[in-house]
Amino acid sequence: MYRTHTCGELTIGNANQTITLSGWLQRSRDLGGMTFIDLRDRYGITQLAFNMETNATLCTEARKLGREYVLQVTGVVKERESKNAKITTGDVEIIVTELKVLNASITPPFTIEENTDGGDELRMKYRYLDLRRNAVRKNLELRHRMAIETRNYLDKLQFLEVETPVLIKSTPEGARDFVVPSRMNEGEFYALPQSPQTFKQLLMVGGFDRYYQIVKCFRDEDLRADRQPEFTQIDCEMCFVEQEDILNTFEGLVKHLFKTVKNVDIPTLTRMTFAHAMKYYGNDKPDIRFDMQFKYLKGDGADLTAGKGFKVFDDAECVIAINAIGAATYTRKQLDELTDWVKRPQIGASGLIYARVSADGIKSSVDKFYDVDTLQHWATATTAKDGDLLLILAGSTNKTRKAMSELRLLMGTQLGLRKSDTFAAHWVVDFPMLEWDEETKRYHAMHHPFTSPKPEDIHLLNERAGEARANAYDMVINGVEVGGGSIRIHDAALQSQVFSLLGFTKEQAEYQFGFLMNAFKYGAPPHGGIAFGFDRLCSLFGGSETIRDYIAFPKNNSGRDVMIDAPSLISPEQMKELAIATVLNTK
RNA sequence: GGUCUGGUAGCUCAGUUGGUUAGAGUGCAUGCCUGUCACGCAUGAAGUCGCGGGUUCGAGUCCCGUCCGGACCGCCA
Repeated sequence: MYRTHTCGELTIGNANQTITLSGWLQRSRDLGGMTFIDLRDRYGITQLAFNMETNATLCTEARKLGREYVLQVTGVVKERESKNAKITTGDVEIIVTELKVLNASITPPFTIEENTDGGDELRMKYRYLDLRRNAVRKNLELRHRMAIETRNYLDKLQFLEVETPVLIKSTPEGARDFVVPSRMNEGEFYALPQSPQTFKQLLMVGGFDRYYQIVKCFRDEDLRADRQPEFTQIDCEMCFVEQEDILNTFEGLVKHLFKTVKNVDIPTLTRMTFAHAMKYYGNDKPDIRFDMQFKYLKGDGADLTAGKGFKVFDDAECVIAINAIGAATYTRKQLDELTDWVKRPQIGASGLIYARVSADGIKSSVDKFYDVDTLQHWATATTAKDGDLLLILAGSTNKTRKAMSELRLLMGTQLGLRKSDTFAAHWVVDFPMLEWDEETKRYHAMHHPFTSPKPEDIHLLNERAGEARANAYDMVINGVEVGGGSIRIHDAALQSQVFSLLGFTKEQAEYQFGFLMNAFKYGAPPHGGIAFGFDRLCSLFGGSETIRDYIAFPKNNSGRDVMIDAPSLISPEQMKELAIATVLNTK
């Protein structure tokens, strides 16, 4: 028997018991006559004590042990002379009588401690060592708890977890597919699923009226801190439901997770239309932990800027202001920094106008053009009070909204309004069905090609398809899109009309999705669903920006696994067997 | 595809205007130390300054190229 207890459970109640522990040597303190060793496992740390007076042989042996040696010790639990309140086992120590080195270790490349000295890249390369650290382990424990509670909630509501295939068919819409060559079908390829979308719809046709799956999805696109080439979704689908049913069911899921995992009660989720979100936050996933909504000094029917000869505003399609409450103390230097920030190509504003509101009046960077009365109108329109700062951007509507959205988030961060332990969850609804793609000069589906239009907007599909809204919805928490879904089309005729809007010929639609349209001919029930980004949800609950912290073996920025060094070349024999050859792109 | 940013000891980083032998903390090794728990003290080893080229009397430092990270834009239905 390797152990009778774990390293996290012995207390004063176990005093005088003879026990056996196994674990890793976290750190040793050699005091000459005595040596202390911290023995670590998943559950905690227990101090081992060796004394030169009572057992010189063992103590001498203990002094030679290095970090991360795997040890098995037997000894007697004893109350400590000097206790350590920082750890749960801090009242006791083990007077070791037998010591066995189960395995030695070379010195690890970084220290395996709460505050490691290792950088990200190194820790990724030695991920199995990083996993020994408390912080990383806790994140994965959180993920486990989230998964268990998701299953608990959905199971109680009669959802069935059904697995769907991983080797499927490539589809042209959406993200790039990862493809897998088929040896048995020379020249043909499987694709890894971007999501189990069509399969879950087929499960609905198959009568599984409540399905879910915690499932890997694959998208071959460029990565970010919150994106991995393979990631996990909580994928769900329901029959005989309307949008309202889905919103209620999954609002329940999120509330359940907050309650059981974090013991937080979150209020009923508010709802916002896509149009409203874009207009007042410039963003389809607004962070509503703080207000700071857009006010239109020009555009949206208002014009508080005209006739003063300020060309920038006069030429602009819209002029948008936000009120940064209490930020009138911003110095000229800070404001210049903000200006530089919005002018970066990623933000793309051409400049930033500001106005400080104070007891002495309003001072703006456009005093030359606008008199006190006009500035006062601006302040009134934005409900700015003494001590507040107006930040104003002007230009074309879409660009200005987008830039202002980024500025709003920056100001929210700078003013401490985006605390990671505060949660504001809401729904964004009524997304447009289609999005015009300038590059390809055609519409593509904003959500996906199976999303049903709102019934009252179906008539728009023929004439003004861009205006048609979909029965699609996103759940947003703290400005992060954690989930999204839609009511699906269950009518073969409407589905083929949508395919044709998306530029598919009949033949292409048949080739790509014939199986689905066929299935719809056999009595497809009305259905809809949603999918949550499980990794993002975990990182949100854990208070971290990056989902890599919540994935046991993540990939780096360029999609490499630096630990196993993948992807990698394969042998010419493998290539031949698969009937494939590579033609490298020249730069 | 683009913008920004970084690469110096095992690790985390400093390194001024281009100027003598490239430093610190930590880790590691050795020694001392009987109540430590980030133990303490002392000594020591440890460097292809990412790589290649250029400018210069002289390059960690400046220039060009390249490789490898990171953040972001595009992209991600």
